[in-house]
Amino acid sequence: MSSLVTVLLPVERRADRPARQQGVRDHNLAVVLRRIAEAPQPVSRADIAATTGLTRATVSSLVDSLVAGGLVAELAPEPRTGAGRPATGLVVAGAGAGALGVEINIDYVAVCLVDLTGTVRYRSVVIEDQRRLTPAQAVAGAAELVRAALATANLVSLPVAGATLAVPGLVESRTGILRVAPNLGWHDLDVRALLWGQPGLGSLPLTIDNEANLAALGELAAARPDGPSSFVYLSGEIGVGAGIVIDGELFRGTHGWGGEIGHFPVDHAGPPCSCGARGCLEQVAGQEAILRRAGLIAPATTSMVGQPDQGRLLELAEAGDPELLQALEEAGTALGLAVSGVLNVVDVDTVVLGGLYAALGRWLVPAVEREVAYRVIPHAWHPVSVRVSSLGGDAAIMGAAGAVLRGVLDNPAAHLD
Amino acid sequence: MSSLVTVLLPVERRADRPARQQGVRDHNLAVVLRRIAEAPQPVSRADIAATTGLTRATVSSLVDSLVAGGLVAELAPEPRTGAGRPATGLVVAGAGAGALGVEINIDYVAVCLVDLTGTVRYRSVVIEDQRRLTPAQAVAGAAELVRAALATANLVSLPVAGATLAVPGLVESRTGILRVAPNLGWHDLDVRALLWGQPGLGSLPLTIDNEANLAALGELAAARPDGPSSFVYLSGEIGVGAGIVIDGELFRGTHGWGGEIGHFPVDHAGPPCSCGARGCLEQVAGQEAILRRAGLIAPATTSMVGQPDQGRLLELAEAGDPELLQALEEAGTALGLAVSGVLNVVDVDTVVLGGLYAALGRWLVPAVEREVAYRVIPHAWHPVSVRVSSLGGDAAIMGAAGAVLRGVLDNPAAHLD
DNA sequence: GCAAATAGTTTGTTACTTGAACTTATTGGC
DNA sequence: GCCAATAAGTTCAAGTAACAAACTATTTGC
Repeated sequence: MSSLVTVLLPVERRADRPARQQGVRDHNLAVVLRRIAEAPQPVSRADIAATTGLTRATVSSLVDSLVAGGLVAELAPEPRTGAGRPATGLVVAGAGAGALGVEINIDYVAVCLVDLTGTVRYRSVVIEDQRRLTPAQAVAGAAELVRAALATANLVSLPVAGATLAVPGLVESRTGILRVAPNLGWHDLDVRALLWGQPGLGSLPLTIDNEANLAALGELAAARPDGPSSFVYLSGEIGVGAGIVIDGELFRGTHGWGGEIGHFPVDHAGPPCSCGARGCLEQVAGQEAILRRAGLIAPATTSMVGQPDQGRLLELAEAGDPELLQALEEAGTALGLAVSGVLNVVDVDTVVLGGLYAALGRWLVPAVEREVAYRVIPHAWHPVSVRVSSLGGDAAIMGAAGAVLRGVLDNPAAHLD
Repeated sequence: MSSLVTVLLPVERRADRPARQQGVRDHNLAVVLRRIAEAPQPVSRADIAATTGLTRATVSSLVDSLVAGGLVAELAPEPRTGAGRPATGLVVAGAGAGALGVEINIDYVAVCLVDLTGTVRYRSVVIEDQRRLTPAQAVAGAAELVRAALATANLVSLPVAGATLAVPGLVESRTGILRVAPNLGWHDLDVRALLWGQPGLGSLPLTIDNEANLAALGELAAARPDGPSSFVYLSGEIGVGAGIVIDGELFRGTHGWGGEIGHFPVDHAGPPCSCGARGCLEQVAGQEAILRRAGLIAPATTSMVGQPDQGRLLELAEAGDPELLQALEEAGTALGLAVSGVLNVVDVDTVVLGGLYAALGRWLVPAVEREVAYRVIPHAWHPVSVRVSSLGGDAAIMGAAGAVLRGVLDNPAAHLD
């Protein structure tokens, strides 16, 4: 029964808890493991000692524990350049731990199994409109995929450290309850408990979080080690969400609902929104809004979401459909306006367009860049860069699995037994 | 030469630095001192042991160090109720350390000396328009006040742990450089170095930060222990700024410029702003904008800022001047719109109106509450409360001094020698 | 073949928390 | 008035983890 908080913040780093001797070692295990994980090349014990400031003796002892626990592997000593005894290379042992990323979204359910090195060992997606199912049915479908992934992990003897579930809605981080997923029509549901209740999943450490947050984490991991460690990830799907990453940490706010950008006011005279206000970003830059403005769906109907629509959108944009290009120009401008407000508040200077926006990046980026350039106050000193996500539709499940793996890397002591 | 970072983050809590034995004790010293500081009543060693989980032996040892270092004082054992040896009460020793809060603002310079218990030992304000002075002159004026405060500290044998300087502009947290203070007309100035260069101040550990950020910290300390630990503090002066506090920590963003709310777009058809956009919050809810809309100053002129204007504003509002009330209504609505955007992004559910807005709270709060109620998405689950700051004009210097004291409380080991 | 260089291990030391026994100081029953 | 009960605080041996320095292992270069 792993609580959300435990995963997010290792015990020994909390300011109000006393420190113990054991905590020192736990912390240093994490320091050493992180060096090994972040290095592009295999590193030696001596390297680690030099870069961390720990003595070689201590590093040796810590590395021994990590090797014994299966989280680190030693490579055969390779011939070195220069004099001296050759170093034994240390790498993260992929087989040491695995994690599941699970996503229940509007029109698909997906699962992936990733090992400690970040290699995807298994991946499975079922395209099906979840709005037509009850929550119980949707969760049962997800459980089916999870069991298949667990079976695969079992087959290759990969111990699964846990799973994270991504959902398109507001998840209360203290309780894990999904307060509302407007586009699924779900509210006040303990989806995590529901998934836990499925046969075979009761003992799986399970965390739940918002899809945009996890996609942002996925982007963070994918961009390592050269990518930015602070950025705002814009998740464009039916709804519009943002995940804010600052210094490599997801910014959650007090309840875990940080980055609610969908209802940013972009146009006072704009169309009314379900939230009660007018001209919310979602009404201008959401997928349906773009389709509607481009005359591709009738004003009152709901789009058939998913790949078909996104594909059609792309085709028409490629073909240069003037109405669509105009709609994209307006969407990009609105996005730029909204994200400028966010950047001014959270003081970040990279924007990553994800989901649908990544696919439409070619047409959106210029408008976003233009708005950002004169609206973001710090831009003059720290120019804002606007880029496109490299992960595509897998960002959320990759981030979800990555969040679990990160928990292992941040607190390896908990996984040594 | 205390770096900004050192003050903000104790060494042993950084994730990439190795932990040492010494760090355990340093951390536990902080844990114990915090218990003593946060308790409303004097606590005993046994109390601390029970609440922290440390053993009585350890607590005794730690407390001894703190008493020896002058940070904690023992009270005469008071007659207890019930059997057993009476407890020796422990309290934070006010005389253990003091800190200076310094503020250079548009129309005044202020300094305060606060001891470890939060008691103001000395306070001094000089009202003078700083825009007419060169930066060097303004800093020399501030140095004069600082020397007087240091002399007072010396007189009462209060060791000064450091000072924090509050300025109305963007301070780059890595370097401490004031990038721009629009209303002072200053830019790219190392004000901290300037102040350090003044006679008698060279050895004073000095930090610099934005005025709204520090005012927010002041509000946080003043509201303790029952007040909210997460809120957005709106600083209404000539400019409009915000300080964001989340779980008792100031949110700074990547460069320390978090909370730039003054240029939040509130009205696309609004008046042009110096930043190049139209309808920025500052153009509707800044002090000059309110005065202008109420017909109290001519459209093109600059107001004579400061107490005189704020007093006049209050008088007229009390008198029910219809034009002013209309301007305040519009300002409150704009504020509510802007702060709603901020709340949605940073997920906080308390707003504190400070500075001029605190004085005008009676007329602004209803409009802000109205906007927030339907624009903030989490409002339905976690209702947003809008309150008024209790600190008035001293918020920034109190927060500035408090930031230094907090550094002592968070890392007492550094102050024991 | 031997010195220099670099990697990794061994061993005794030091710093800190722990746990249990011990001392101190008070209340309350007899 | 005495003594058991109770609670606060101290002392001290034990355990754990990092450290420093000496030591072993393995290579290059002359």
